[in-house]
Amino acid sequence: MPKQVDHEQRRVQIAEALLRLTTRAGLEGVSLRQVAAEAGMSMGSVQHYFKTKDEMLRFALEHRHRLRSERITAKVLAEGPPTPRSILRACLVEILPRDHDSEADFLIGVAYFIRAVADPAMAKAFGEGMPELLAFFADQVRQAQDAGDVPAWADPEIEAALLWAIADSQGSEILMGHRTPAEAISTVDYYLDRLFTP
Amino acid sequence: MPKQVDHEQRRVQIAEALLRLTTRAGLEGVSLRQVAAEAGMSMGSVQHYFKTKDEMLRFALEHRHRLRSERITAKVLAEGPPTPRSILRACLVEILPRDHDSEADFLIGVAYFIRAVADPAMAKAFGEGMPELLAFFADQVRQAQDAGDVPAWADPEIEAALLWAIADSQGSEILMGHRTPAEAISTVDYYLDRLFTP
DNA sequence: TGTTTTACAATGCGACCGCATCGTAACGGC
DNA sequence: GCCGTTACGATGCGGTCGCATTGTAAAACA
Repeated sequence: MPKQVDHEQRRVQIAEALLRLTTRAGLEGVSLRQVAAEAGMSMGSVQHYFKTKDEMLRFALEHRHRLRSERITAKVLAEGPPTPRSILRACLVEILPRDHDSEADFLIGVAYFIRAVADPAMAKAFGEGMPELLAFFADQVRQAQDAGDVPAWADPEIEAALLWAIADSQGSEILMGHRTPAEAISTVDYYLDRLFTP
Repeated sequence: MPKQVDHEQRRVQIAEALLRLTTRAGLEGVSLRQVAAEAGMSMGSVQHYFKTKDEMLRFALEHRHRLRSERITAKVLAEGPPTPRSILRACLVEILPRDHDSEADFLIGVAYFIRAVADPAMAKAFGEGMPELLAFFADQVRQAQDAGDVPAWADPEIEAALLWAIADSQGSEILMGHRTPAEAISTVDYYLDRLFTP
């Protein structure tokens, strides 16, 4: 059987086992042995596909980023005729932990954030997608301005940061049990109402 | 020498050693042995004052909360004649990691947040101060409304959540190196400018 | 067919972990 | 002066960690 193994598929399989475990105890609380068990293989096998734990962590991070991007773009495209406002709302809501899956995804983001704080290499990998997302948000705001739906005095870059801030922080509050998803979404809408005033 | 030892002082001493270490590797990366070494005492001594690691963590969390509250109220009171706006701004700026100390404090908050996500008991202790802070923010907004500085249509509770969101999220962005403290503060001012329009 | 490479399993190593235990020295109360 | 309690240091235990090493079977290649 050896030799015809699809390395990428195996790595993805391991990465998803890791991500599943991460939602329970964070990155530091996950061991190679646990990942191997969760993925249904031996520890030697995991070692075969990832030389170090750190390499595995980085691969899983990239994998998650891919999944997340796909999910968000799919959500946006599914929203019928997309307007800047509906696009932004879809993105923000998608980020919030509304159900088990999105909560898991949010937790993974938190776990990697923690890791990134202490590990500069991880910080680089973790922060890579961020400017891109903010630029996308800013662009949507700009388009809305051109259409006259957002006041001209709004600063698209700062607005993008504020929009992200709301989703990010409200997500944490939901995790802490201080807010319900519905409350968080209405907070998002509250802000969008204010931003989108001609 | 025994018997006349000030237990509370010893516990604070240990807690501060723990907090110092926490800024480097997070809560999970800190061991009893390290804490003892950092506090300049033996591990047995630490065990004497805290039966379990978890108890130590919880005490340190409360200690930090006390320090933080004192620091913020001191800052607010030092601001000459306090207006709701200046109070809110002082609070938000105080939360942001602007220098080494405030960065350390922010990191400690993050570390406890992580812990709280996985540990319900810690979540309770961690989240205790939150509603209180939000209520304080909301009250400031309400006062500004009464004075005619904030539009009547603003919702104080949601505004409080938004203000916290900005500080929280911008703080993370600073840690990740995506924003400078100055940029984050100008984002805060941008939002306050918008909120405080008669 | 013989050789090399790949895929995986098993085991071991040294380090570290939280926690329990034990010994001991210094005080306060009788 | 004795005794009980308190403060603390030292050591050890069982467990887990990441990682390295070794063994073995199966396919690819010659």
